[in-house]
Amino acid sequence: MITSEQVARLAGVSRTTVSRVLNGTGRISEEVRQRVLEAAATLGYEPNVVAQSMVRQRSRTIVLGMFHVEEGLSFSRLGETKHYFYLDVLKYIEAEAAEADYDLLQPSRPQDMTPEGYVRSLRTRNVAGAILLALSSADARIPALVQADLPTVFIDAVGQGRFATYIKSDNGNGARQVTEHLLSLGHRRIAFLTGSLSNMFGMERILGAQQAFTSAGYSLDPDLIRQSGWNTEQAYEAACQLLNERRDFTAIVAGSDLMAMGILRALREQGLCVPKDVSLTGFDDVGLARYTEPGLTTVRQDKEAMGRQAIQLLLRMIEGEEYIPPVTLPTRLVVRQSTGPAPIA
Amino acid sequence: MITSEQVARLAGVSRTTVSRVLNGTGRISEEVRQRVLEAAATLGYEPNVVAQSMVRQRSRTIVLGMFHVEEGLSFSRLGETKHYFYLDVLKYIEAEAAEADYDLLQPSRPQDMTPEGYVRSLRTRNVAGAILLALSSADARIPALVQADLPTVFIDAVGQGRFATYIKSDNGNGARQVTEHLLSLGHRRIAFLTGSLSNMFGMERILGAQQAFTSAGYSLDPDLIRQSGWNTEQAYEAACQLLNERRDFTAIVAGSDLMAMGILRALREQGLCVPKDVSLTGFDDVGLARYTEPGLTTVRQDKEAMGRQAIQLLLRMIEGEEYIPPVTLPTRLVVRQSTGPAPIA
DNA sequence: CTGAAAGCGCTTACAG
DNA sequence: CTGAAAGCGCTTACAG
Repeated sequence: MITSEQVARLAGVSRTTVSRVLNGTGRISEEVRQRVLEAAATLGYEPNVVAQSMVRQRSRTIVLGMFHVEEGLSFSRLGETKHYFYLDVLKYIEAEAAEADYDLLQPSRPQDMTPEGYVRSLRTRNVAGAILLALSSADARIPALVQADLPTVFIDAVGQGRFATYIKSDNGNGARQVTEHLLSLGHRRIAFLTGSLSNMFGMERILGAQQAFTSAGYSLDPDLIRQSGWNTEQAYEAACQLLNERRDFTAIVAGSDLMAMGILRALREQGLCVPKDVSLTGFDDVGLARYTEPGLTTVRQDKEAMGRQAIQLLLRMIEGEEYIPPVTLPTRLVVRQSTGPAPIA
Repeated sequence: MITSEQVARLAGVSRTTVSRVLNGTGRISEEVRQRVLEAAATLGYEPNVVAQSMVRQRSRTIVLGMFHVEEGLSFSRLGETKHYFYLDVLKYIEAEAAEADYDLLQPSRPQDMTPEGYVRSLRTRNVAGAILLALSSADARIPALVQADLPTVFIDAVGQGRFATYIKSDNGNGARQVTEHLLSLGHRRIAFLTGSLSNMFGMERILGAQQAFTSAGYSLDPDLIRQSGWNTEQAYEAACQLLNERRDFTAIVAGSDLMAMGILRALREQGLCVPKDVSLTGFDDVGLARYTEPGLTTVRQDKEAMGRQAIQLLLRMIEGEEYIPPVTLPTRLVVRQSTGPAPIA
């Protein structure tokens, strides 16, 4: 490995000068500057990132924390289709981090690690900040990170403090939009299959739907609200069960597009036609939503804004800004073919 | 931040001893060992990973290189459904790396970076090794990494050397299986919509199909082989175009499940019924394959083996093993409802 | 069994 | 404008 020592020797200057030239700090005579740059280029020198991290007590690294790991071994069982939406968000996180010249790190996390241990382990890695994706509200890392002075941005989880903020879609409004759409089509008995109510977005969506009902002067049958988990398979099973129990609803609002795909299959298996017999809606507007048969009416989340702004918020905190307010992104109703007029009773 | 200095002071020993106790190196009297452990626990001490990386000249970090970044800004346009398969693989990479106590790193990569610069940038990060996912055969990082003495495992790309090997599915055999399945159902004119032939797996699959044809005494019409890109949308468009040009085929072999979903839509829009009019097959067996209507006949890739063994191969190289031969994973034909007897001409 | 000292490759006061 | 020296937090010969 080429070191600054070698560059210094070739250029006939001190390591101090090499460092200054490469970092653009301090005044350097143009002639020396050129000599150093030339020497560095000749040797193919690149500063050792680890050494920089050591001396600066901070690296250009952002931790990416996800749902994956926390679930232990259970994830090897299911298709984990629930993560498809976040794959898109992740893409923009990566792009934005790359443009800001930050590495992304997924730290290994021993099973027995406490929330405090988690924060500590990030400290020992000298990371600049962390992005946490879609944690359950019960995740103990949230309060630990909010307490710590490590800049943190939560996506789809609430955590706010001096060095912590969050970004999410306007889930309540999205659910309201889609529910109003169904109400306007004449649907009154609508089933809600959500992944869970322990994620922020799960709860918000139900509340938004409820609000639409209330505003319209109707009420929502609590027995038509079901929590199944966010996977396609789980939604499929929950829909089968619901259909076995009762059939007095004319529409189903799924917690996500991927869940809707499982529900669609359950409806088909029961000989029910979408949207003639039952209308169906999704949430997210993943790329596949238009490829279902029929195309899925859904609520579009702005994945690009979510990913990019998460990084931008984090960078502002890294640069010292405190108490940044949370960001809520607007959603948009996308009407396709899976919703239609309620069948006449 | 708590340092080993503070632990040493509290335990009344030297930093050397603290280091030895925590790393389990050298002989230590039981009494001292206990004192150190206790002091470390009291202070909540955790060794600074960066300092360790600095002095050991190697960190417990594995680089994860993907297709994403190399594509510049183009990816913001499309749904990038093509990556869904690798999301599953990634999950197992993460799990296996976590179990081996390695961090995963996605380094930021400036646009203008040369392949040598890429390898150099990994060096300056003191990473232990790298996993590269599904690169195009033309990716210049492949030869650069094969040359370098940095342990590297390629997934779905060929790169082999002293410190480089690869793992992939038996794509040729998978394509052969699915083609034979169609031939046995009486199909003779089969269209092949592949993402591209510049990835190893794209080419292998076509060759496998060709082999099935030849073994059965038939031949494959080259004009029925189309390259569209791996996204659902691209496959949809290619299928539309193909259907406009000719309709003399009775089956379509898609390059992936996600491509098949786009093709399915194109067929439906033309009023063609699957499998009555046209049989359709996918590749990968992603979780969603069973949720299409009809369920998709496909070739299952062992995503868990792919992800886990990639890490295991890498760890062997990190531990010094050289010239590890590549691994080919068996595939399995999964017959669902999207394939049926060829219609009588 | 234990510790003082050197060193990993940088950056940054401090001095000139 | 430039450099010698200290220091970031560890580990590891070396010596005892």
